[in-house]
Amino acid sequence: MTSKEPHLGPQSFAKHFNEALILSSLQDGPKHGYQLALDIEEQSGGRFGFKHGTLYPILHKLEKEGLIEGAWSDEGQRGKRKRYQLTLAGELYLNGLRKAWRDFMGVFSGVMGEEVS
Amino acid sequence: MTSKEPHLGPQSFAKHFNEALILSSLQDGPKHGYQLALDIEEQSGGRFGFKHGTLYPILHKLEKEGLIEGAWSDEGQRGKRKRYQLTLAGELYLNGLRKAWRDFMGVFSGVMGEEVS
DNA sequence: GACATTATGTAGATGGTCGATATATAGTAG
DNA sequence: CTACTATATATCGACCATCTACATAATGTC
Repeated sequence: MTSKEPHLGPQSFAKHFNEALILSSLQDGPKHGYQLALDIEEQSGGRFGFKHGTLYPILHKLEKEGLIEGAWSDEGQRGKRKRYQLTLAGELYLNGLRKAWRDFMGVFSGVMGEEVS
Repeated sequence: MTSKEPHLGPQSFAKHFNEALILSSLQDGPKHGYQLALDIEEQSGGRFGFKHGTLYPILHKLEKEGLIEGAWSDEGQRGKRKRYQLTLAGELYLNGLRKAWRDFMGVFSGVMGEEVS
């Protein structure tokens, strides 16, 4: 087994939360970091925002782990953009994250005394 | 334009997540810290567990903030238990947390590409 | 007596996020 | 033409919550 199953605890909550947002946004298509942050902020109605100091380290880590793949677009002088796209491993990992989050939210809602419809 | 809503970062959610578990568990009735951790672990099917190094500092902080109230039960020699119970402020705060959590799950599920029924 | 369980507590290490700072280009306001 | 804003990526130190480990103390048990 090569896949690392993300099991969400209180600790990894924030970490996997940001990972999930990024990977999920990349599923719509390859895009560069700056665009990614803008998209997520827009889709969340301004509630989830990425600071640069948070976003880029995560992207580098995800790339190192082989979940995303980055490529510099060399469009003349203007090109200083790195396009990221999901790898196959990244998609599998994202599926695991989605499942973990559904489970997590269900359990948490249960403990909080609210039924999940 | 909408009013300046405190847009909660991932960190504050992780923080409020533990608070919410504790406060919600105390709503079932006053109990001491050790019991609290056991209850939450049981109710979550073993998924959420509190380490003592995490639990007690949070309890102390919640008490200092007036959200819970602790009292040492002086049951002879055996009594080395501190019973905590929700204050009125704590219940109000918990209601706010529940609302914030519902909102959070809705927005997050939306960004993750899953509809909330 | 040694050990496990219940019960609370603190200190140092770890690790992720935030704010600030840096670079570089392009467009616009003055 | 200078200043400022926006786009775009990147790093570093500060902050802070959690984790691991250690410490205390009483009770029950082998």
